Amino acid sequence: MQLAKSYDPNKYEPNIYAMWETSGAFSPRTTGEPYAIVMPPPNANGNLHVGHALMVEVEDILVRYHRMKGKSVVYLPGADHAGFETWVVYERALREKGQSRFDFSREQLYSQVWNFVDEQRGNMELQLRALGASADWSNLTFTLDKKVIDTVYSTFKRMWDEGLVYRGERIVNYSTAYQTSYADIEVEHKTEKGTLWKIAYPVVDKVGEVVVATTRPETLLGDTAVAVHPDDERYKHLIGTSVQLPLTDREIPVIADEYVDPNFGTGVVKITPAHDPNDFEMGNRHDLKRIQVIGFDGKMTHEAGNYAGLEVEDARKKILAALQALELRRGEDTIEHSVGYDYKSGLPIQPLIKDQWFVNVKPLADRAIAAIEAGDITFYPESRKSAVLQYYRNLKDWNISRQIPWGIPIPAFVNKQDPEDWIFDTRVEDKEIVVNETTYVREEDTFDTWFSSAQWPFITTGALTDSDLAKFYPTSVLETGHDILYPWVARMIMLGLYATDKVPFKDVYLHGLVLDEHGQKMSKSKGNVLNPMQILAEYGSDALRFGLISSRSAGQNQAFSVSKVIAGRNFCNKLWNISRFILDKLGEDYTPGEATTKSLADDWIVGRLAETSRNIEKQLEAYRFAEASEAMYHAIWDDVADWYIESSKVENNPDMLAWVLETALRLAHPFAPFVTETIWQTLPWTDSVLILEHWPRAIEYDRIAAGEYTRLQALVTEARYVVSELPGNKRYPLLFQKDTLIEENAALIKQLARVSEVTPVDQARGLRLAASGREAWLDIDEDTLYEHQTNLEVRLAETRQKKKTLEARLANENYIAKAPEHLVDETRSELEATDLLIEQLARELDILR
RNA sequence: GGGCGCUUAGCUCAGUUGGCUAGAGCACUUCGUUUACACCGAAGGGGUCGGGGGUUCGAGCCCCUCAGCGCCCACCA
Repeated sequence: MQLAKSYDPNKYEPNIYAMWETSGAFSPRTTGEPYAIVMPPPNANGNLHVGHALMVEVEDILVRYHRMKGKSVVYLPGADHAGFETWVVYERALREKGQSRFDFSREQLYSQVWNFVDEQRGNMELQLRALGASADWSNLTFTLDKKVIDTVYSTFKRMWDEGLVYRGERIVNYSTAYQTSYADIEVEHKTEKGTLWKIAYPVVDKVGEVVVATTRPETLLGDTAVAVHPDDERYKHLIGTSVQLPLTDREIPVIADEYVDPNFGTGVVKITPAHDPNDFEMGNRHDLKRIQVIGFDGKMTHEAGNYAGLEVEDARKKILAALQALELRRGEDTIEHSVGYDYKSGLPIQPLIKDQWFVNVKPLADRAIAAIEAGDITFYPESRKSAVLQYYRNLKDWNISRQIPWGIPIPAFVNKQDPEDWIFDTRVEDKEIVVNETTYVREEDTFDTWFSSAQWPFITTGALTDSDLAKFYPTSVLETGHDILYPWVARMIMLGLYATDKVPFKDVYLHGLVLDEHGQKMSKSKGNVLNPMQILAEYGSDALRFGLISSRSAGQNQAFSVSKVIAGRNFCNKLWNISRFILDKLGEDYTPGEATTKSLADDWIVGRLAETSRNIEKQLEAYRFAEASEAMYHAIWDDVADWYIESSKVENNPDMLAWVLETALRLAHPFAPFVTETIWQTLPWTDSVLILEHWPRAIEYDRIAAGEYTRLQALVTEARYVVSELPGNKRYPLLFQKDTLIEENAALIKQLARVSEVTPVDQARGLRLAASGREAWLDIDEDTLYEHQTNLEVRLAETRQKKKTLEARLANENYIAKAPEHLVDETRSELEATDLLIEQLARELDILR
């Protein structure tokens, strides 16, 4: 088959992918050690972004490599219903139609969103295919599949029975924009400047006042106490008395609590148990009333009296004005404090009291800590290990209730007569059920998406069932973005250990963010978002893969670089042309014989490729993708193309050429799957598919011969250098004396060094090729030689400088005594070589003078 | 308040337990159409590794310190 002059990825990629898919290559082998990666499921109805592309490329390199190493490999794809994310998009669409979630029942909303997601589904999966993901599509899991829900329910039931989930009234992080609560981790804290207002509360029955300091004066209406430190001499006499709550007719007690910091503000804190987590707890300690003055809609409630119905911000202004009018304001300070924001709407999070389902995380976190400390999981980069341990140690109970319909319903029902009597039941499609003649009403909340995601590895592998995939749990490595270490990875470890008694994965590899070309975070509002599909269309899937993984280390954010993609595109073309050359040489009818080395170049290239293969193995075992791909790139471009192919033009060994081509394709396949498979399919002598082929195997070679070849390379390089420094564009004869290496490889040298001839002489003349240490000269006429004199002088000076450095090092007694022996030896032999070179260069200059 | 990361060539970045002349891609300069490839070949220029100090025979790498940039965690009103 005649290959086109350059590689056109778009022409081949879709067919190649289809061929892999139909060949069954994505299903695990029945033999071999299991190797599994579970793909972090992309949003089912979204498009992939560059971060997904990086994720897939990294995972697919591992998967393809281990598949070629003969393991039984499965790469399990998934699609995420993306509970809250999708809900936000859907609710926006509803609003645009002038509708609201409250116009529909939970069932209606659920099915509407289902249809909404279904319309867009498949897009994301096509994009994963375009990226070359060698995933087992027959085992794709959607996060709302029955098996997911069943497993989540049984985990929840077990946790309920064991007291690890409980229902409780707590202060939760509430998004008034989306009318749902969040987990702690979904709150975005920002440090900002705020005002600390000082407000006087008159003391009842006595003369005087106490001054409280607050950043949220609007919550004053919900105060049910003021608190001071028990040892604070300034206020000791007031403990147990009452103060008049301004703007209301309520009197509230002055209480003492250790929590109060006497040095902050005025040393007096207003206590609003319904709107602050600390106040809530203090309220519990002192049995205080809770008055909710801010509603779930973000407006002041009827408890706020005259201020009812106002937005929080407006209420604040009016209250401050009213206090001013009453002359109760005692100044204000500017302070830096942390404010929690809704990560979706950007509005402040309201701490509000709500009955929710919580996971008691302490026992789960303790097990995770123990497993990680025991080394059951290795983190890449390593620094995330201590970060995640610290996270577990500070973790508080996890609110898993969400007030959105798009998600897995919480399988719980409450006794119609008794709000304390909750039962577990999975009949969530029924609004009411009757058990033992008692009517129970269902919970309307759904699970936090992360509660089910946390169970993903053992759900997708069916680890708790008799699934064929169960042997793949624990999975080999979990690869994902470092931004979801806490919300996802940390929780998978906890629930994995809980449900299966095993860690869910042995390694965690975290990739950094892909930034734009200038190192800025990509965002829609900045308009700097790169679409991976567009890059792929322009340069090819392999080029994108190369661009994404090169010069990238674990956990580090890095700018996306088109120049790296271009390098990848060029590399694919190089590989293509190497193949074109070799296949043309071999001809259509070629059938391979055993590849044996017949020339120095053969021995050398076999050695180089063996070394490269070992190097790539080593790098990939350590998740050093950039180093691995760089080793592959240079072995193929520099060693195979620039040296071996050039050498083969004078020393033809077809079986060796075929072997080198095959080996290059095998080495490159994990990094450039499409182009390598496309070429493999044109090999006339095999019907196999490269994706299922084995990783390169070493063949015999002569190390001494390989070493001789590197000596020839040195001679060739020097000859090229010298000629390039000379004026004009002429070819010179290369002369040599009593040098069998040159004699036996004259044709090769002539080809590589681009000299006009290689001739033995009795009497040397011209310019000595001194650096390579051979008895070789370039036959350059005297006039040209004189022009070259300056070059020689420069080189001589440089070499003398180097000699000085080496001598100084050897003169240092401590160096001789303490440095490893091989280094000292190397320095000595280097000095000898330098001496020789100086002598030779000096002689050359003498001749010219 | 606690923790983490970054600062290396014009740009974007690698650099493993400290070890020979600090690397890559792109960009740049010169030359080149030769049995595949101009998405190419040959040769080359470009870095006091953020500043200062220390440890060491030896530091981009380890320690201290200063400066700048970025991120994460945290209920001080």
